[in-house]
Amino acid sequence: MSAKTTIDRDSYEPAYAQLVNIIRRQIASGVFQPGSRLPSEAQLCKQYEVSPMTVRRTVNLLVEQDVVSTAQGKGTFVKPLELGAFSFHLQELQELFRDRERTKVTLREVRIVNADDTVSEKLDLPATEKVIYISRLLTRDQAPLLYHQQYLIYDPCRPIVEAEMDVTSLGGLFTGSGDTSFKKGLLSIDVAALEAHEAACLRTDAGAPAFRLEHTFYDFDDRPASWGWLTFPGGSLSFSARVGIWEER
Amino acid sequence: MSAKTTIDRDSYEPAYAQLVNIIRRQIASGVFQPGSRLPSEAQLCKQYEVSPMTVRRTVNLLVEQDVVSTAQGKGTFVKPLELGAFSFHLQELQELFRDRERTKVTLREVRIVNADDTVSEKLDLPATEKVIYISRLLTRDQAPLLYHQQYLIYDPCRPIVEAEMDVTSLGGLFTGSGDTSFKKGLLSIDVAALEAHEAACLRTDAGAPAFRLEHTFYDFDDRPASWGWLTFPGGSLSFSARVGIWEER
DNA sequence: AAGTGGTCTAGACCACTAT
DNA sequence: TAGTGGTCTAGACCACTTT
Repeated sequence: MSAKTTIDRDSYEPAYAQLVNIIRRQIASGVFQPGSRLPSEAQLCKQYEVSPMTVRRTVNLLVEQDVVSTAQGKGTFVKPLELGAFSFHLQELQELFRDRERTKVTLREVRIVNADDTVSEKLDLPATEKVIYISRLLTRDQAPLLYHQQYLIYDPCRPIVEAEMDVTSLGGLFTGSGDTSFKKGLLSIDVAALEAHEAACLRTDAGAPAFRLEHTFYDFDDRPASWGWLTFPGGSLSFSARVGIWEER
Repeated sequence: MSAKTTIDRDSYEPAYAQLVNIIRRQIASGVFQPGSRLPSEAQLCKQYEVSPMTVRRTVNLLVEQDVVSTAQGKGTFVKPLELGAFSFHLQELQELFRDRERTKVTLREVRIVNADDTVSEKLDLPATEKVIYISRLLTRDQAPLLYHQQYLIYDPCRPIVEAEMDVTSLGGLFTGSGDTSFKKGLLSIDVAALEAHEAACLRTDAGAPAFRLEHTFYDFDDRPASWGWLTFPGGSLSFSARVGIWEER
């Protein structure tokens, strides 16, 4: 019945990972209470018959997992549950793009337009410069789910443009299959009421609450090359996070 | 002009961290293109005059940062930008709670109520069991920002209840100052239109789009002890994430 | 002075991939 | 077989905190 408390040298699971799980389990079961001190690293070395570097790596991982915190000269302490460092992974969004059978991306509109003030600012362009506007609709089982609008710098020299014109390239960013030549991106998420034309696309009511995931991508010269946003109504997708100590990973 | 390309042994910055920055800078400036292979770990050892473990740690960090990926027997490769693994940190929310001068939490209501079907299910209780309902309002510079509603298991034996009754305990979860005895928590974020009484509290219009951050906390026996949600209108707070290679951290 | 975490060495051995 | 990443050792030295 009692869980494993020694390190199996024949296991495929490396020693540091086994030790992480042993200690996590001890914390989860109350052997080590929140706020209390863990055995010193030297003690852990002796107890589990591993080298200092292995214990070190274990402790580092526990720190990364927000399970413990270390204080030089003092010790390693079990962290109480806090929401400070948690993060939302948009895994539902990723899974959506991964499922190529049910999920389809269709191009709705491509136009060359004059950048308005907002677009000029976001793409760091002179006013009234020409830019490319693209709008796409993502459907799941023929039902509209997600609306994407994007402005791209209009420059025939840049291969980015053609890559982005591809209807499937949207998903590439999420699944990692795309070999985009962006260096970095800035994302922010907010809520907004659906505008009339968005609602029409998504077959919902105007004014319905929706997520708005804005993105700006930069090329390797640190110039903004793309600005746009994903719009999707609430309820269709939601984002979750787990904090504290969960047994399963 | 040219950036540092050697490791300063007298620096307070550890060797592995310096090497991480050197390689990040090289990737950012195009020395190593996305998809291309990094020098082997043995080569990096020679070039920067560090031990294999130090290079190993460097590579591990770059992998964690989603900058490179490793393949045993093949090499280490620069990752193209992908949104697959990014996460939103709710730092704005944390900062809000940290600023005790401008941010105040006030208790609006505490009641003992009979759990309805939803609450019973969420807290894993028999129907019509008594539970504690708490609602709090968080204001910033006297302006209402955030509305919190929560159901707690009613059990005088549990010290959790008293701790949670404290008006300031809400912030404790976010800033880490609170010594809560929860083991783990499940969070999810969605959008919803403000209900009338929420809108009234927040001095906004009913139907306005708002974030809804739902939380369930579990005690050390893995029983749900608290279920509730934060409501805050869009625009007041937004969450951001950075992906790819940024110079500043 | 003793104990703690933090960094680092200079190798060893293993598993995997290419040739 | 040679090269690659992945794990691990058994120490060393340092900075910090406590006694």
